[in-house]
Amino acid sequence: MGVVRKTKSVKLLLEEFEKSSSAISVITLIERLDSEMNKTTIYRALDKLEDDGVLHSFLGKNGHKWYAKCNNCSAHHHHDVHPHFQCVDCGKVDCLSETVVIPEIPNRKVHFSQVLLQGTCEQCFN
Amino acid sequence: MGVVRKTKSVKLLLEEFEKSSSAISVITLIERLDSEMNKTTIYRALDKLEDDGVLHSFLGKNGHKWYAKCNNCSAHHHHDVHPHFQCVDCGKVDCLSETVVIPEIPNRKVHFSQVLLQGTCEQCFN
DNA sequence: CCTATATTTGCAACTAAGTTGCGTTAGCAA
DNA sequence: TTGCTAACGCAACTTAGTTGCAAATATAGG
Ligand SMILES: [Zn+2]
Ligand SMILES: [Zn+2]
Ligand SMILES: [Zn+2]
Ligand SMILES: [Zn+2]
Repeated sequence: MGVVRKTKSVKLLLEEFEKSSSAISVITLIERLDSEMNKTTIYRALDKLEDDGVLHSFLGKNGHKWYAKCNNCSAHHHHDVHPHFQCVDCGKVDCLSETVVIPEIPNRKVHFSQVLLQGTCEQCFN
Repeated sequence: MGVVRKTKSVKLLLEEFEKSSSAISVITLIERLDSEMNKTTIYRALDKLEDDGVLHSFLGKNGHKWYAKCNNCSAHHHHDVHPHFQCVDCGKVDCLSETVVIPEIPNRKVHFSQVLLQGTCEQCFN
């Protein structure tokens, strides 16, 4: 169904994603926007923004949910499948443009793939 | 520190993994062994078995923890990194022997990769 | 601008995976 | 058999995410 109203909550959430291109965890959004809106609102708005192809979600290293801006997705068709990189040092997560090739798996049909890389980012390299 | 005693709990857990080669979620283990042992015991024993290189763990599609037998791992050195396949139909999860090649990522050092494939397994294909 | 209506929100209560602290039990080696 | 210590059970806790409902608000139509 997606977002049908441009509410204050939706605007504030999208502003957060405009500030930087990195992904943001739901936990972080709840912390940052604590005084602006309820966590239930955050969960529901993110859900709808994903439906609309504005954001996409994935799970970070603890199984917690993260969101990031989509590049070329439309509603109900997230064709922007790419790996994500989480820095084990600073915790930052980014979408990668590199392609990970999934081999053919005998006797199985692969519909989705989810690749999370963990390591050290440029800032934390020293 | 790993397992140092062969307790009844450890034996019962390992029996579950001998029954089939598929991975088992912690949730399933807690259900199955409910009358045999406490869930805290299950969490702690699995943790130690992973330390010892007997089992390895990963996160399924909901971010819930799964365990499977290791093939060639030793304590503190899980070199058996491979993709996992979860059937979206029956929920079963298997370790795959296929190799997923992770490309070089500029400005980042990848230490660990985690690949979860979702799709339809052989049994659910019809 | 005003009103009707459906969407969105806040709140409080809930669910469920995983963790912690502590007193008791039980492997195992001497 | 005994003693030490790892492992266990239990209950209470933590926390990410969900649900139901009444109140608020965006938006279209008049
Ligand atoms: Zn970093
Ligand atoms: Zn992404
Ligand atoms: Zn299946
Ligand atoms: Zn595996």
